[in-house]
Amino acid sequence: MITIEFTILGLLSVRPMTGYDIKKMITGSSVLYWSGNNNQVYTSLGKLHQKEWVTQEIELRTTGPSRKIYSISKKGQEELKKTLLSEPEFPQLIHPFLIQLAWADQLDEDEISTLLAKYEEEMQLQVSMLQIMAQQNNIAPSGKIRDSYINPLLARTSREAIIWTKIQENWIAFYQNELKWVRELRYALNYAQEGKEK
Amino acid sequence: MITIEFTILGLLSVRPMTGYDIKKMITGSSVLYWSGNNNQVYTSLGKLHQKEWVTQEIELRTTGPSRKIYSISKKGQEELKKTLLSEPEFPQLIHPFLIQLAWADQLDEDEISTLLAKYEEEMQLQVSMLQIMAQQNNIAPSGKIRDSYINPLLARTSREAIIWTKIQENWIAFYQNELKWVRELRYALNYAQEGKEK
DNA sequence: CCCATCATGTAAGGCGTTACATGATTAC
DNA sequence: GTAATCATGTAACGCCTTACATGATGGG
Repeated sequence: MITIEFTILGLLSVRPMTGYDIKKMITGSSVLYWSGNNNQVYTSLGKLHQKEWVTQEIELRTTGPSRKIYSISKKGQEELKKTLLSEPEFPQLIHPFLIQLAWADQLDEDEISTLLAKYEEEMQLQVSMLQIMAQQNNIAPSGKIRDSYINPLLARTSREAIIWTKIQENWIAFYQNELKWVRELRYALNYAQEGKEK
Repeated sequence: MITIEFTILGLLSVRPMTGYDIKKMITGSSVLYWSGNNNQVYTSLGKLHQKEWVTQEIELRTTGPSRKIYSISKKGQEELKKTLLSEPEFPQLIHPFLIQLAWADQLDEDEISTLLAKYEEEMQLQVSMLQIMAQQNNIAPSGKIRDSYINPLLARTSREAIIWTKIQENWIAFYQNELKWVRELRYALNYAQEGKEK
């Protein structure tokens, strides 16, 4: 099962990190669908440390609070691989808007139209944002490569680059699909209404 | 916000039902993404009853346990409409397989291929199942119309039929999209491997 | 005769979220 | 100077899930 512990282990398999780094990675990624709140990240790291799947190196700094840098252990590597080979889980789509729409026939044309317009706008925005990020190939304005996980530019092998690119594409395709769908729905409803008016 | 209480209210707006009926509807629908477990359904109905958004009619039966038939009240109708007009929420995709893939470069070609094949198979199955259900227009083998919610054949207006059809289509399109994506990924990985071998 | 379905409810626990708590540094 | 970022942790709470608990009916 893909848990947050597995996710942390995966992140640490790329490079050692602090809890704070991991938290940022999770918060900044929509694929890593947890909130990245402190409680979960720090307690998970504690559990991983107890199980000796990660090692901890405390960096005492004169400046600022001391940092705990976590690395994946050999045991952790084995566990990671075990999970990598486990049966694929299937996506779970939480789509409240569909539930809202299910009883929207109680609303009038304008009210439904407004709802759908808002939804279309937001999906369009998501597509645009994700496309821009993908086109820039995750290069931040400064020219510095952004250190989000699954940045194809940071991939260690060409195969990893293919996979990471496809993961990004999956996300884009999802929103494009939603956009197409809401446009079709708006068209179908408009067409039905015009038919009535004539 | 689209809560399970709203969902129950919506279901009751179509026709009065028992807790058991509602439970079945939720369990049987992937759009209604809760598990439909007793605890949530019966306690939610209790809360809705306390708030007087639903009314309860106890049917004492000589045969079997007594049933509580819930109906939506006027107050409930108002609350339902209020939520129908609230800002659309955006879909949240829980996609553990993408996380699993993110570090799959540690596996060899065959291992990744097996994983992807399993995923493709399952997505294909989902698409087929949903398409058959949609083609049969939710008519059960007996010829009886299946009483799943959002069955377009049970829609009360033509507009509701359009909406319900589109909700089903959204779900199908999602899985078709996943299927297309995993096939592209498999192709890309095979192509890359062949390039290496030459 | 046994299993599935009808029908209602409660208990325990896990996972994840927001909010609380602290404190230094850096950038504007 | 003040807001954001770095950095770590705890507390309280809510939602949702599995499992427990009971008991009748009907079909194979």
